[in-house]
Amino acid sequence: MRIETSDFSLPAIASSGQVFTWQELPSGRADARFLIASSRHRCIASQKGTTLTILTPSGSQPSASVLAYWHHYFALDQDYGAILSRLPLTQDQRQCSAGIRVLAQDWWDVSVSFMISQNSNIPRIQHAVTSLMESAHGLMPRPKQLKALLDDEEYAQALKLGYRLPYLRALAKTACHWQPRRLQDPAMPLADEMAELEEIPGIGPKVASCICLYGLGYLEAVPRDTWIKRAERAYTVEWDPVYGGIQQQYIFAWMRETASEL
DNA sequence: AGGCAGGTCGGTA
DNA sequence: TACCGACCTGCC
Repeated sequence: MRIETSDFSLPAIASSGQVFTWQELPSGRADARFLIASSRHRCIASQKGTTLTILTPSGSQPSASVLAYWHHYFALDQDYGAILSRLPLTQDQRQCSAGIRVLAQDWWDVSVSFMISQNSNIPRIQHAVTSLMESAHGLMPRPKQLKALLDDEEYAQALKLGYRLPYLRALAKTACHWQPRRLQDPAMPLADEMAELEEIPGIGPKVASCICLYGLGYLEAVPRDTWIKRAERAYTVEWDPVYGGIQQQYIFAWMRETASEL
């Protein structure tokens, strides 16, 4: 199925650091193709110009309901033209982050990915997430499944999670009988959701805000990593009360691009 | 060889 | 409340 897009770039999103469940597929031409996993769904997405193509993993046409899932996932139900014009961004910042959208990811996928991400680096995070997904048919193992996998000491050690391993075990155990409040109550305030997430060992303010922004649809949540903290020290940043998280994604891309100048 | 990488925790002032 | 060092691991 082909979809006409604007303010949308698959490669830009892939390298934006918000998602670790994409796998780039070899492609003869310039248009990159990705095998994408989210919750229990997978698809193949490719883009040529402004045209986005979504297929099932086997290359067939997706059904209407499956398509609706990915439409929301890719944030195509958001008016980025309007959001972009609302955010206070410089020309430079717009350019560096052109086509980046904040995906509507699965909260569990995000929780596992960013629990692993703490004090680590992107290649290493990517490796660990990929390893986990290879153990579950290309999907992020669900809580019970992850718990079982990590109970295998040999398997767990091979992931090289270091001191994050007990955190991930605790998370899997907790998530067997718990989920974020917003899934039941869309009106749940961000601060309350954050506070509850931060009770889980290994989840601090940074990881909690990533879960809220990327996995729970709180577009006002602003994850503060080293890059954003650097930006806040060097400049005065006013975070948008509604779309601060999207703004953060743009500032993040711009900071990484221009880091050598600071 | 020491420092750092998309943090968090527990201990101090 | 705010700051500090330790922490698994891999790579420069």
